[in-house]
Parts: sequence; C-alpha cells; structure tokens
Amino acid sequence: MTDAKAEILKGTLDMLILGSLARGPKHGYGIAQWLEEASRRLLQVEQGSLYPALYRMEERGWISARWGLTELNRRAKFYSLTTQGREQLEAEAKGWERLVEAVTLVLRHRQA
Amino acid sequence: MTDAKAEILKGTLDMLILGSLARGPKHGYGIAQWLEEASRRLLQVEQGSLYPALYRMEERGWISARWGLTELNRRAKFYSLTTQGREQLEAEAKGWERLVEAVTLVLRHRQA
DNA sequence: ATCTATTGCCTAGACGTTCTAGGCAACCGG
DNA sequence: CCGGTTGCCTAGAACGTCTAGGCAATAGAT
Repeated sequence: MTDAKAEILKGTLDMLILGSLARGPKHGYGIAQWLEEASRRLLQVEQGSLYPALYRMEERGWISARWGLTELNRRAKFYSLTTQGREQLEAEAKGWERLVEAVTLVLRHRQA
Repeated sequence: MTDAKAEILKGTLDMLILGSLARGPKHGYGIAQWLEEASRRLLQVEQGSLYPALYRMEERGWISARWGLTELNRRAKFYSLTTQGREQLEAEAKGWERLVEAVTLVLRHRQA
C-alpha cells in the first residue's frame, strides 16, 4: 500500500504494455523488464498482473502472440501490436493526457 | 467503457477528493460539483463512487465530517481535511507525479 | 395545490483489475 | 548438484468503481 515503487499502476497497465509493444514485439517477461528500465525503476510490473493482462488484451484483439525463441534460446511467447491495438494505444494515451490535465487543474496551487 | 468524459478515475478519486477539500470544507454533493468545474468538465464523479469513498476516507482518518446547512439551507454533511489527510494528499500527489513521469518515459516518442 | 427538477445522502450488488502466493520447466554457473 | 534466473501460468482474495436503484426536502412553475 505504502510501498515506495511498486503498485503505482491503476488502470494504466494496458496502456503501458501497449506502449512497450509499440517499440517492437516482446515476450511477457521482456515487457516487464522493459517497463522497469524505460521508467527508470519507477514502475514494477507483477507477473500476476502482467499475464492476466496479456490474456485479456489478446482476447480483445489488441495484441497477437506467437511462440518463439529468445536470444538466450528459451521458449517464449512473443506479443505484437495489432492495428486495433495501435488504435487502442492512441486512444488510451489521449485519455491519459486528459486525465493528467484534469488532475493538474484540480491539484494546482493547493495551499492550505 | 468508451465514454468520452466519465470514468477516467482509477485510483485517483481519493486524491482528487482530498485536493478539493484542501481548498476548504465541502459537502459530498459540493465536492462532485467542484471537481467537475475545477477540471473544466473533464472529470465526472458518480455518487455511487463518491459516497463510499468518503466513508472509507473518514474511516482512515483523512477527513472528518459534521452536519451543517448549505447556502440553500439544506442539511448536508460537511467534510474537512484532517492533519493526516493533508499528509495523505501530499503523499498521493508525489506518487501521482512519479507515475506521470514514469508513463511519460514509457510513452515518449512511441513512433511506429 | 400539485408536479417536476434539483439538491442532498445513501446502499446493494455486480464488475473489472491488480495483487498475493503459489506452481512448473528449462537452463546456466559454480 | 544446487541455486538463481528466465520464462509461463493460475486461483483466489482484495479493492475500487459503476449501475441502479431508494429516500427526503425544497424551489419554482402551472
């Protein structure tokens, strides 16, 4: 709850996953690593959140999966963005910006 | 789900409520109105979300309530920020800024 | 006098997402 | 041989939000 770095993701996980895949296909484990690095360790994605999210998103047609091999020669499921997924990303990014704007308006100069 | 303006609040509702009360005590209905106006109609708070949230927050000692009369001479429950609530607001605001920063890093220059 | 809209508070239940807490398999290094 | 890492997965609990109601008092209009 009051953990410093983790659980900062509320409804943003889908968008973040889509954002990571916009840079190219990745497997689940790799998505988590990429997000951590790209956010400079601000974000930490739990596997128990990640995999269900990937499943949901595939169901919705935002991403598609195929099995392959990593650089380390291990089996892994690679996800890539579908056209729909890219649209979804744009939509969520717009919504996010609106939310940031709204929160900024509300929280601005909140002196005593 | 794909509604234009509503349901944009995921885990931000508490923070927004605290933010509205940082400007002075308000009753529930007034909080909802204030948030809508302050966010230029970007946010819309459902009563079914608001009142449970107020209850939770009072339980947690972030806000305190007392009954009073509105300008229109109606009974209403006025909430104000406690010391703990102000601390909570600052903490959430910091967390929010970190999240915004992280998401910005992840979503930046997400070209094809 | 009646009717409707508004102000104001509240609840139950469904729903979706995230987290905790596991399990499993393959591979690498020491 | 053993521990750590890479990799995928699931069940269940916990939590927050929304839908969809209900109720009461007041103001304004007819």
